Amino acid sequence: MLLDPRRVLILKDVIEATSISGAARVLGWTQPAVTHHIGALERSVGMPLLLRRSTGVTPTQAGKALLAHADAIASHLAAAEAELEEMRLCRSGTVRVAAFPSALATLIPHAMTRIHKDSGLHIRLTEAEPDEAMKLLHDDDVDVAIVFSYADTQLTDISESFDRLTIAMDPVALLLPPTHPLAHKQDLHLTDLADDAWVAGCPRCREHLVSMAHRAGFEPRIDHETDDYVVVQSLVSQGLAVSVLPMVALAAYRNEDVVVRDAPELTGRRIDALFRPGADRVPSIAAVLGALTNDAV
Amino acid sequence: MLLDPRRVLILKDVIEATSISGAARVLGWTQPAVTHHIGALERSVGMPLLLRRSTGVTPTQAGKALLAHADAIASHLAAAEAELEEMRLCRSGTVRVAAFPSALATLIPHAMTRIHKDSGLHIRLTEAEPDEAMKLLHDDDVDVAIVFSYADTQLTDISESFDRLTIAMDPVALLLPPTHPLAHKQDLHLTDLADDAWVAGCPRCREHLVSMAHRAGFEPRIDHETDDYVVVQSLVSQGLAVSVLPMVALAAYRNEDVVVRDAPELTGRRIDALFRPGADRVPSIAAVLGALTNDAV
DNA sequence: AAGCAGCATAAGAATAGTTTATAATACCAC
DNA sequence: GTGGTATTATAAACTATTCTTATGCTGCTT
Repeated sequence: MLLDPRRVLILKDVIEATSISGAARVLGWTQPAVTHHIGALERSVGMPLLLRRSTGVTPTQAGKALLAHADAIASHLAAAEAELEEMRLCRSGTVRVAAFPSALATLIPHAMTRIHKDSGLHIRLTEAEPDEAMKLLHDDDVDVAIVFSYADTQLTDISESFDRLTIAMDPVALLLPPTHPLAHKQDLHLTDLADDAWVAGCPRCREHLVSMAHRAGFEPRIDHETDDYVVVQSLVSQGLAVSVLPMVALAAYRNEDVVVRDAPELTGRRIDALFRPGADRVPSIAAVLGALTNDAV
Repeated sequence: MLLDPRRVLILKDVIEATSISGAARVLGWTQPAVTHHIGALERSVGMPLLLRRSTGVTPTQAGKALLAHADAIASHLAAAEAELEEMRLCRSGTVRVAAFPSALATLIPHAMTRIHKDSGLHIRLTEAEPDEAMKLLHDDDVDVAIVFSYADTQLTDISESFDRLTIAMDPVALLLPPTHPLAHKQDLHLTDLADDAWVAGCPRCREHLVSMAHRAGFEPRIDHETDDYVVVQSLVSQGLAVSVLPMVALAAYRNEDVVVRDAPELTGRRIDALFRPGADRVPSIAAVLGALTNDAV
């Protein structure tokens, strides 16, 4: 026996209408169409589900038993439809986002207030550096990974398997101690700091620093290493080193005892939202991506 | 939005197989067929339910939500199939039977032991005289009505709207007190009792008695009236009257102080099982009808 | 007794569904 | 990297299903 669920639902309509032709009217069909479906259903179960009178039909015991299940199925379908409609309109749903710390402190809060204003979406945040964020994305632990990348430093191969939406370009600035002799020099260049001690960030940021220095023509002496942008500024403010930090990190936290300068040799980083291919067609994820891109810092 | 339940179930197969082509293999279809169904389902809900990778698919949040309902629907369908199969094989199910008292005491118990031997059917009995039994049948309070009828006394019109299966012919016998002068007369005729006092049964039985007497050429003097066949025999045994009773009533209870005689003018009654048209195609009802007809007293 | 409302059936038309064939893409092993 | 094998998507043709139209029959109702 193999029940066709559509016919089970038609049976429900028929029993509720107490007649085949009544159900046909409800369904906007002709009577023979419904008769045919009921007949096929009865053939598949091997016994009558309805007793026919010229005044209409009454269900047999089997018909009543099937009706009970039909009711349950109908309400599951209705519930599913309602639930999906809520999701489609972003009145419910959860989007899981992984982001690196300074983005979490700046981009994300702005986007979230926007999202909460015009949707009922629930956002789950996870702090993760780009590599880890991509792993989370790959493992379906997260729907959106906010990552950064430097033009001269490729992201891991894995990033190629995702779709990408660029959220912002994040310029990088020089950090000098206020006591540094060149702190306020006009027309500052990177080479002016070729002999200074440097503090570098995460491996990728360190690589970027080295790469910029090479292009400027020197090998930076990296004495300290930390990916904590508060620590970086603290070290610089104490006069222990110079450094570079992206503006987003500076927007997240700014130590007033640090001098922030620009230099022509500095290249910035790009902040991307990564997502599984096609995920941007999911309304909730699209809403998050939209809120992120309209929200330049 | 209008979810096609079959496609919802296909989605379930796809998610469980973790790929569209895997589901196609399970279903014995080709991959484009399944792709088409999923596409139609997604179009109907207005958002992706699956994210496609070249290694297979993963459900979106909407897909997971729909999957949960699909599971529920699938198990309802499976439960319905199992339940109906039990009913088809008469391993479960209830048949409601109405019958007049003497049938309840004789025909029915025999049929029930037979039914219980080779099925799991549950029988619900209701005692009812023919007219009442037909009303119960009409109101769908009962599935089978066991009624009797005399050739000279039609049943109510309502009986025409039912299907009929004759269970047995039930001859009628004369009852005389042992002390009656004609109790052991050879070649007894109805007219021999034209001057006796009679006790009649139910209205229909009284009518039948009168009708038989008329045909024999006299008007019976009916002094007593009761449809209780124990009471009838008691009155007769005390010598207060003569009477007639069907053999089935005598099989149900036999007062040994009553003489049972035949007479050529006596006509019997027919015992029928009535049921709503088509109901004999319901396995459980067919089983009951079968047990009743194979079970002549 | 006629008219109305119900169900069943047959045959044709319209729609859905399925397959075959093909392409594009990603992953894996050599 | 390069071929082999997995995946999904799409188009086109074919098949099957499903719905309608047309008809007949039955029973109820006026």
